[in-house]
Amino acid sequence: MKLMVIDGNSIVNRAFYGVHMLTTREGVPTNAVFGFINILLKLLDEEKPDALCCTFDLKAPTFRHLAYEGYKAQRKGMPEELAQQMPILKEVLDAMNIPWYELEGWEADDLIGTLSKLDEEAGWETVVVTGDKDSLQLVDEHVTVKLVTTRMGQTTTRDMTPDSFRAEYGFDPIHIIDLKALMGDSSDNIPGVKGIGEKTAMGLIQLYHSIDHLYDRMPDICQAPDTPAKPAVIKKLTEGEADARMSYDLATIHRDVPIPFKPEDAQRKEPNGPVLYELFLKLEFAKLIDKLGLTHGPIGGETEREPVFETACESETVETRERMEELLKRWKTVDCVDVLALPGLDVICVEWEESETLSCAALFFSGQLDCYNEFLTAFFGDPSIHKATHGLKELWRDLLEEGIRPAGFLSDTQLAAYLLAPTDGSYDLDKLAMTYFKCQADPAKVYLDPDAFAPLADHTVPLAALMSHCAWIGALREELEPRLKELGMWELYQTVELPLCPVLAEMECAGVLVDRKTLAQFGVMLDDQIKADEQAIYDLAGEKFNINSTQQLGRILFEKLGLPPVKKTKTGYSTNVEVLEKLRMQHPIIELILEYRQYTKLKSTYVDGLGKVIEEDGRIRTSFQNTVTATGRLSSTEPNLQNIPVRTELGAKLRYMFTAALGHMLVDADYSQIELRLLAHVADDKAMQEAFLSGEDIHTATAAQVFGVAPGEVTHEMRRRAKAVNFGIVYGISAFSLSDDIGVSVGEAKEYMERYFETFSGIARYQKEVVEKGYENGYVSTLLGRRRWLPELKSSNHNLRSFGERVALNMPIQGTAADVIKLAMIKVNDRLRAEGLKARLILQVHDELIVECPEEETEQIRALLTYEMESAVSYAVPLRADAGVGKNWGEAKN
DNA sequence: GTTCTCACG
DNA sequence: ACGTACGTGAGAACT
Repeated sequence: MKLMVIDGNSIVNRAFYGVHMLTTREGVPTNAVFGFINILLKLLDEEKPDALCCTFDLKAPTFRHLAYEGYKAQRKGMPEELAQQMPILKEVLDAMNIPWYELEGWEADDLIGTLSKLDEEAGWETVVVTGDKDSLQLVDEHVTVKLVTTRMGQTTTRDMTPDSFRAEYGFDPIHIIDLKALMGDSSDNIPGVKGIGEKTAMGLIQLYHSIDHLYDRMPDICQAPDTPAKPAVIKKLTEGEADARMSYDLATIHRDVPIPFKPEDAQRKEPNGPVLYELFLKLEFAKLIDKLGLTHGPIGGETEREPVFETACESETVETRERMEELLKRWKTVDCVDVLALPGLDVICVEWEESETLSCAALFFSGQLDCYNEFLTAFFGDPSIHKATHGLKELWRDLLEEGIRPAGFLSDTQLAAYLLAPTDGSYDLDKLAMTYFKCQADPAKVYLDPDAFAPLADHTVPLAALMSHCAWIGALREELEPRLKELGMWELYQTVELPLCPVLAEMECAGVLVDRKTLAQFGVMLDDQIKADEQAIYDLAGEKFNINSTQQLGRILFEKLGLPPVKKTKTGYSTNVEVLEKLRMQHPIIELILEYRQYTKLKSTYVDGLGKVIEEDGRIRTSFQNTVTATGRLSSTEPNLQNIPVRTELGAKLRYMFTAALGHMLVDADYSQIELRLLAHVADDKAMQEAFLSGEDIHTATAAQVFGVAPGEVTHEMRRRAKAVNFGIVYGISAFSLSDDIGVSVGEAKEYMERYFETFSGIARYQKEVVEKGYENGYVSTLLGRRRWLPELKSSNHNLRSFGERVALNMPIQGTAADVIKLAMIKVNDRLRAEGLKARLILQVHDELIVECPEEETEQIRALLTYEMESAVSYAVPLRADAGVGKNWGEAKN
């Protein structure tokens, strides 16, 4: 029989620091609890113990430490956000029926020691789980210690048995006490012998095993001809004997704590499902509820269940034109109907509030209504039927593909949820039901799954999900939209995000024409180069290996060829460009690998990747995501058309393969330095504003200011450095990173920054303010009111806090730029429509817009695009957009 | 599914 | 004493 004892404090600590910041909607931190549960589940799965319990420290100083008067209760208290989570964790353990122990005056270690001893006496095996090496002294034939390490949310464990311990330390586990008696342990306030560190202590214990033995043999040691202990060490040992003896006692884990315990007490029991369910709902652990298959109990707890169905609900499938027309008429008179459509538009669910106590749902199936297409047009195209949906852009695109011009959409709960919490990542309706109503809804994938409706017999299940989710849209609309108003994001939502949906849908439908033939030729050329490089690399390496495998490449470069490993990753050697650049001169293979990397990247990601998604009409249709980024930017997926190469000559060739259709041209316009211009405005920095107004190249102008020379005297190097500082400023600079970037010392980088902030004092003032406001408010925002919450600033972890500060510096700038180009897109699209032009917006790359137009519209479009981009907003520094025209993207950009 | 690398702004 | 720029997405290898 096996008992697992978990060192609660140690594991929860690791979870706290290892799992990224996580809070509930109300801001209660939950990351440590979440991490703890995950580690626990993993351990249970691995070890399958018969019994399980957990131990905790109480804060008060313990008997062991009170015996040592030097103890000043100086152990650092745990950070506030962790302390808050302790009672929650204990509640979770209770719900899981896992006993836990804590005892005034005793450390968790002493409890663990005692439990394992009692366990052993009962004839059981014990596995102690801890991240703390102190417990290693408990290791014996019946006690194993599982050492846990956590980083980046990943936990790894290492089993310590008497054998593995001896292999690592060279003495028996029990003598770790003797080791500590000599070397001390600052984290545990054990003084040890003054002047004896880890190395010396290890050597001594490996030789003499115990301090008793060591001091007994002291006279011999002194006289031994080849004594390992130098006279200085002997002196320290002799003078420090009392310290050593006392430290020995301090380091010894007590195994006789007065606690009644039988391993049977901790025998595994099923968790209390309903209680755990309620708890996890409160903590918003949707994944864990899923994983453990939890459901609410027969009697609901405090949590609401499906409040949507508290009103009566009638549903019907619409099969006749008469009923359809009746409903369309009715809907014109209700405030808002909620719509959920399956991708492909074969099933539509519409719900509305018929009266205060009755809500109704109508289902439309393409196969069950003769005039289905008429319905689509009459319903979605009617501006007097006010509609709300979840994921407007997708729906709009589906409708455009059916030839319908949608109208009358007032709300998109997905967009609203995104604006309220742009870092949440995904906004499926079931997840939102959980976060805003603490309700567990069916997973959205049951009806989004392409073959969810395939087997006719199973219709009932996804339909129920579809209808309940449609009802969630209504509930969420009423919950989220007032919040948007309160937080000052209503206008952003109404005038930017919602109107952008049709623009994006149209862009997605338009797609971009790609020259398939040239792309294929390019691929063949790359293949030849790749083959040649491959062979040359194998020759130089003296063997064949997978060059794409960082592991194998690392082995070849740093072990076989003996090159110096510049940097490590957590799993091995780093082999990225920066590292390889540094090794360039040391071996001819490096050059080839860099070349190989470039070729294979272009081949696999672009030639092959794009080739696969060219549609029959020769065009590629990306998907612009408008609910993904933390700053308000768009992103582009399947494929990503926002990262087509441009920086290298070879890669840029790809841009010449994105072409205009026959008789058409591409017009490309990009904002010049939009982020710095916005910064100059937001910070109200007169010097920076002046620099822009002077019309001088901004990096040259800043170089002139910072280095105190005339613009004409700015050297290449000065400009390069000023440019790096300008970039750094936008990202939330640190001297260290700047020095790394431009290759000067940290001190010199610091000097540049100081000079920069002296010159641009407005920016210095603004940066200080924005960080302060971030701390004060818990969020930062763009000029148009878009927000990003910064829970990181509440962290006690320095790195996380610093990250939060950099984000506070960056988001308002990057985000405002994103807002501005979104506005420009809407204006451009409106004008294209209003003026009856055939031109179509086809791509957006953050600060760049690309329009495809008939040749005869080219000049008009160039002017229109430039004008609308430059006048999207009017700030203290004018915005500038440079436009170009060409038969393809490559030409248009030059 | 995570890690590394690299493409873009 | 620590570990650093901000924001993305995709392919390949490995677990």
